Amino acid sequence: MSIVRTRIAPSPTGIAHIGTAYMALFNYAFAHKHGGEFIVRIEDTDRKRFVEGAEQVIYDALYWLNIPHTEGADIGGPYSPYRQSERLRMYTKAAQELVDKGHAYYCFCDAQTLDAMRTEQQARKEIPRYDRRCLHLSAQEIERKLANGEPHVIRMKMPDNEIISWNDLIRGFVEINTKELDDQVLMKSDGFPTYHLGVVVDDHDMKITHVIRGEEWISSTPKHILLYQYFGWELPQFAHMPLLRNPDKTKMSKRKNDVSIPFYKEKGYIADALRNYLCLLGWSHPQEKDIFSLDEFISAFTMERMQKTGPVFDIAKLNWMNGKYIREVLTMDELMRELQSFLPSDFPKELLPQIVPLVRDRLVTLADIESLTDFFYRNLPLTKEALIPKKTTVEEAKQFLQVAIEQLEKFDEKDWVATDMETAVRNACDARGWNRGAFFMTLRVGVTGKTVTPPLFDTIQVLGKEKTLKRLHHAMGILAA
RNA sequence: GGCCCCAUCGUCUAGUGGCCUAGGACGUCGGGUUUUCAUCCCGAAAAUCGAGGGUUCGACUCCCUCUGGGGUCACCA
Repeated sequence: MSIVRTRIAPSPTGIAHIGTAYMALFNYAFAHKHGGEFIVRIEDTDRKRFVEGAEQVIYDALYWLNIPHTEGADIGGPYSPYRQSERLRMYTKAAQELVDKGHAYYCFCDAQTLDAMRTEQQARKEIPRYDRRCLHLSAQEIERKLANGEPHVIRMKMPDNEIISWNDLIRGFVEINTKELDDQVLMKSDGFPTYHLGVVVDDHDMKITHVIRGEEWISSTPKHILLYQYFGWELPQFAHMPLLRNPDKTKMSKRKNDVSIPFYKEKGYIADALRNYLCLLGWSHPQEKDIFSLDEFISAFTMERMQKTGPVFDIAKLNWMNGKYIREVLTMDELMRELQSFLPSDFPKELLPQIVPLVRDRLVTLADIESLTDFFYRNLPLTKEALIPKKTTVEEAKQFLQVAIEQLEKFDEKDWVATDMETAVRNACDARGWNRGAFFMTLRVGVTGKTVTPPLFDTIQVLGKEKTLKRLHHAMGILAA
């Protein structure tokens, strides 16, 4: 039994797509489950869509998500190169072999010719398909055209009526008749292979044992199987994963969803939370757990538990998952480390260990840190109305502040402890028979400038005596104005 | 449209012929804790298991048809 080897084969056409991460995650898990290798191959054969730097964005995204590969275009490996643009010779050789064996043929039709042909076919309500006009070119004619340097592609000669089947690890038995298939272009006129040739040649060369990819590839799998047969190569196992969906159930797309992995990183999602969430799409833990580590995923993972239906990517559940990771999975140290890149420049870093515990349960994303803590280091604008809760008069509000100030002033810096101050202030409030809600709200707004804050006295403790009293006096001034 | 894939609460899912008067999670709603918000705790609503036929003593589970959704039909992957 050979070593399990899986791969993802992204195209560097722009963003690092969440769907790529999804495929990577399951390929990675399957490989590691079986003690195998997970590799990243770059399929950059479409020079029109090639985007400079896109490749690195993909690696960065995968490393961020902690889905590392052991072989790839960035780190090399025993089957280098891992970039298709650097493997052109192999495709040329393979295509030539197919031509020699009669499984492929030269085609000199240009784009206009093919367009016209398709238009006609559609007008006749036929399925658009190459009509094989170049298949019947004589050997001499082909030779002459090639000698003339005429642009050409190499097409696969599909069998007319052959049933191709395979046992999909996720779908089970699947069969497709070759009569449904077109004479697929294998080599483009620019000398680059199409996906179909490239993927088969490379997966074979790189000894890929399990092709785990999106459902969108099901209908072209017969082409690949045929190619393996023509080359006389051993077939890999195929597993076609469900496709991530938009809320309207269509294939997850940029238009209807945030599909860029860096987007989630920048928005303050925890890599492991996103990973954990992705695990739950199309797969479920045998014990119905929601929260589990990557390692646990690997050991619990089996293809049998894969769902065939495309799951909708639900940001609401991701948000819950992220909050869950922030408050329960990450240690305080880990959280503070994750928070670093989300702290505004005026954030007092030395206070981080005191501030974070106060807002931990309130963070949904790491980026929430600023809006949740700004009053610690910024004097927020105060209005008179904000200081006066419902059913409270200006005079009462003033008294609230006056009493709070009196109480707090009794505490020295060294006795500036939340619980003690709270007791004293609350007692003062109760002694006067005031409504606690109103009283504390005025106090809260006076101290922070906000109606929603962490526990008031913990906040006051972190703020310190000087700042707290200064703000309360300022609030007093506003009420007096 | 042809072909292919799929079909359990709004969403993610459990369920592999009887344990299901269908379980969990998110979200929603209500309640509790609380000086705010959040957390936490408790509870509720929420799927006649897409529909109709079979098979079976018995179907969410097996088969067929229909319907619905998705994918794919490029010198893009």
